Order: sequence, then C-alpha cells, then structure tokens
Amino acid sequence: MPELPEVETVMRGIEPAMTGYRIDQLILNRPDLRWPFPGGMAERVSGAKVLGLRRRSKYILADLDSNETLLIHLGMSGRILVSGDPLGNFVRDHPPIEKHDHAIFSMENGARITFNDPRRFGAMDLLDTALGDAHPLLRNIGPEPFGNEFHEDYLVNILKKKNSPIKSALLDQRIIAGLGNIYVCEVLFRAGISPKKLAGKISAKRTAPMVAIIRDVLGEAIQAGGSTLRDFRHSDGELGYFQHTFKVYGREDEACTNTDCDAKIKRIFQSGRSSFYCPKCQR
DNA sequence: ATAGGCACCTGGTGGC
DNA sequence: TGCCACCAGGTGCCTA
Repeated sequence: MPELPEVETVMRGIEPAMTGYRIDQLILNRPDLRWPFPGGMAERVSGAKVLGLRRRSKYILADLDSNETLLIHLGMSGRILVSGDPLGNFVRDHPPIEKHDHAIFSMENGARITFNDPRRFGAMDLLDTALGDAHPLLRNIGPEPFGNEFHEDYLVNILKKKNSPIKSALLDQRIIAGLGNIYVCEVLFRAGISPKKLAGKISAKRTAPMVAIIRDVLGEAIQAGGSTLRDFRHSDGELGYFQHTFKVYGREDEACTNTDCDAKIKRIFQSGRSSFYCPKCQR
C-alpha cells in the first residue's frame, strides 16, 4: 500500500490527534508485527506525550517526551485510523475493534488511533531519540526526494555506478528514500526511460531530469492524498485519488496515453515485481 | 561490495 | 458455492 505519498498522508492525518497530546494507553493485541515489539513497549509509551511527528522515507516517527521515539512502518497493508474527537470537545463512540487491529493508542483528548495490518509486514519500534538516524532501519536510507541532498549531480553520480536496471535502482531505498513500485513506474514513464535499461548506461542528460520528475510525481500524489488501490485509506477513512492519474501502473494492455502513440502498456516482471511501461515511449 | 531471489503473511479476484 | 492459483503498495536477509 504505502509509498512516500501515502505515508505522508497518513502522518498528516494523525498529526492533529497526536501532537501535543499524551498517550493515555497503548494496547497491543499481539506481541509482534514483522518483528517482536520491543520489551515493555506498551508501558513505555503509555503516559508519554507526543512532542511531534516526522516522516523519514516510509517511516513515521513520533518523538515522545520520554526521550524515546516511536517508529512506525506500514509495510504493504498497514493502515492507521483516527476515531473520536481530537479536539476533545465531546467524546464520540469509537468503532468496534476489527480483525487485525494490532495496536490501539488511546489519547488524552479522546481520540483513538488504531493500527491495522492484515499482512503484518509493518513494524513498530521504540528508539532512543538522541540516536536519531543511527537506528538500523534508518541508517542506510538515502536522501529524501524533497530534501537539499537530492539533486541532479547526486542522482547522476550514484546511478552511474549502478549495474542494475533503473527500475531496481530507483526502488533501492539507499539511493533515494520513499519510492515504491507504483511511483517508480510512473516516474519512468514520464522520463521516457525503459525500466529494463541499466542505470549505469543512461546518459546524464536523461538521468538529471528525473530529479524534477520524481518531485513532481510524489508532490502531485501527496496533493491528491495518495493512491487507493485495495485498502489504502486516509486516517479519517477517506480515499486517495492519485490512482486516477496513473499513466502506466495497473494499465496492462491499455492504450498508451501519449498522443501519437498507438502502443499498449506492457507488464513485465523484474526482481519479483510487476513493471508497467510503454514499449514505444520508454527506451 | 553488489545484485538477485526468497521469505515473511493475509486477503481478494478470477478461472474452472 | 467451492477450491485453487495467482497477485498485491515493502524490505531484510541469504546466496552467489
């Protein structure tokens, strides 16, 4: 489900219910997601106040006043829903607990934040805030697409050394943070580059514009509130809309949208995942 | 060091 | 209706 735009959307959605408020209680309905929760996590989080939320790549990070930071990853199927009234003006009924509701945060303001993840590829961890990005899961992540460290020289130079297809290079979170299967397909379509093309063999002239294209695609997706394919929802249950503007993802055998192109979108498998592209427009 | 493949897990869909 | 194969937005880990 969640690539950078979806994670950003979720973070913005839970922000008003969490930032500045105390977590009265964290209830864990199982001992683990992808990995076991850290020892005593429920107790360590319960009673702490959320100082602020951040996003790093596809991780949501909640800094607590206990000098610990709560790390959340949504995996493939993770959702976070806010219920109740974040302003605390009145207390509304919360929806019943559902299957796969693994973690439930009861906030002092009456809001409830529920982490639901059927496939359990998601993760939660608690880290020493002072450690910052030294956490093993964050240590090797590349620059944020909207950050200053991501620019044309950087991308050209790092891709030059890569022997893998550009598709897998852009999926590699050490090269750039936050892209996933959908947005890489869309980026490569806009860039007119075949997903099969070896990263190191693409000229700088064709590589450099991808910086702006990546920012455009991700920025537009955030504006649209992310993409809703199967189960992605905003934290208020609303759908995202970016999927309506996909040019290639999920459009196998459909006509290429470029004017003057009569080709059909193709699907191939690369490193175990589907790549969608126009064989005529992407070389 | 690097690139490729597998594994983790559940649920939805489409074919027979 | 039932059963089965296949597919899904991620990524750590193992292997060559």
